[in-house]
Amino acid sequence: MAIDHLDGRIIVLLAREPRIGVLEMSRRLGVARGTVQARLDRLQSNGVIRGFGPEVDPAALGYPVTAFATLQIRQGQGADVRAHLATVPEVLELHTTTGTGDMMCRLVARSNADLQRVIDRVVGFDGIVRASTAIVMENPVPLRIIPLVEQAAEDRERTT
Amino acid sequence: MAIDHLDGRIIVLLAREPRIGVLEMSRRLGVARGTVQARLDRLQSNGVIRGFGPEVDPAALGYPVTAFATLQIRQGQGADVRAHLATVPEVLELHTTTGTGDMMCRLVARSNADLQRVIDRVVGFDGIVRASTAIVMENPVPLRIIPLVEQAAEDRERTT
DNA sequence: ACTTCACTGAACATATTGCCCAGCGAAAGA
DNA sequence: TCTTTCGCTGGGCAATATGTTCAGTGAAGT
Repeated sequence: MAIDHLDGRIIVLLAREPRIGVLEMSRRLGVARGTVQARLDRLQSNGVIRGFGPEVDPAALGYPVTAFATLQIRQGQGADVRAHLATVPEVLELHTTTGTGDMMCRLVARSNADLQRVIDRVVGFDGIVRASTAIVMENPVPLRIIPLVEQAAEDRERTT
Repeated sequence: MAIDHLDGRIIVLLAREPRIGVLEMSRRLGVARGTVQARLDRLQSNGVIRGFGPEVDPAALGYPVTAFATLQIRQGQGADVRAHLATVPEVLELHTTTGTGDMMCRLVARSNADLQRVIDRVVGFDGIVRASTAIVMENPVPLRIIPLVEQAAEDRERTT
């Protein structure tokens, strides 16, 4: 569960140069290839590294508009709403949350006008009482994990 | 910019079996290796595929709590707040938005108690007027791209 | 002192990569 | 209609990486 410094360096290296390969990593890190292999296998079976899926940019696919929608759900309709939202391709992720709304989802659309279509489709479902949408203008910090990995690796060092 | 059906199949295949390699892909897709190579190169230089970074699970790193925070910023302090938040490892992403708040960020923490520390650190900065936080309970739809890719590929087919 | 475990460094056969090429067919332009 | 361009095919080549196994070593824990 906890990762040590070498694990951290492996993840960071992998994040910076994803196509790098085990052999080259072992050279860069100054450890034996088998060690990197073993660490990687462990990180993957631990679930720390979920996979190496391609990171696709929705904007480059023609969906440059991103928005976050907060949804209020009619009591007991949660499961149905989930199933409904899972069928909408423009819903990139969905969370159930505490707080003012009951659910929060990330949407993309082809344009601001198209966002209306997407929202209509999202909220055009019986269990959804109300939706409030925030359109993303800028993304100063894109989804990142490296700082957290470094933090986790350092915490581990101090603990050991 | 627009992707065709073969591009879509390449991305989906890559998303399902990330470690697959060009040769095996060409076999699965029934096209020549050079074609897959060329398509992949094009998708990457187009920016459709940003990279193949490892997907790290914060929970497995010891950060099982996720939250979304909506921030209200003092006029003209946007840049400073951005820089501040970029230094906090637990801030996984940050967006500026329209709507009730001015910014929206995704946070992780080691526990609900630890979330308080993270939030204190996030809002402990002059330019931030107010923060409202929604803790994530479930994640019925984890960040996904395949449905959108398929949608984009189909749209392209119909256009052609 | 003994056992366990992770890491090293090496070996091997096999598979994949990056690169080249000539040929082909369809679409686009003259 | 003719010609050029472009993407795809299918093949070959050397270089490299992979998966796997092995024995040896040192450190940590019992």
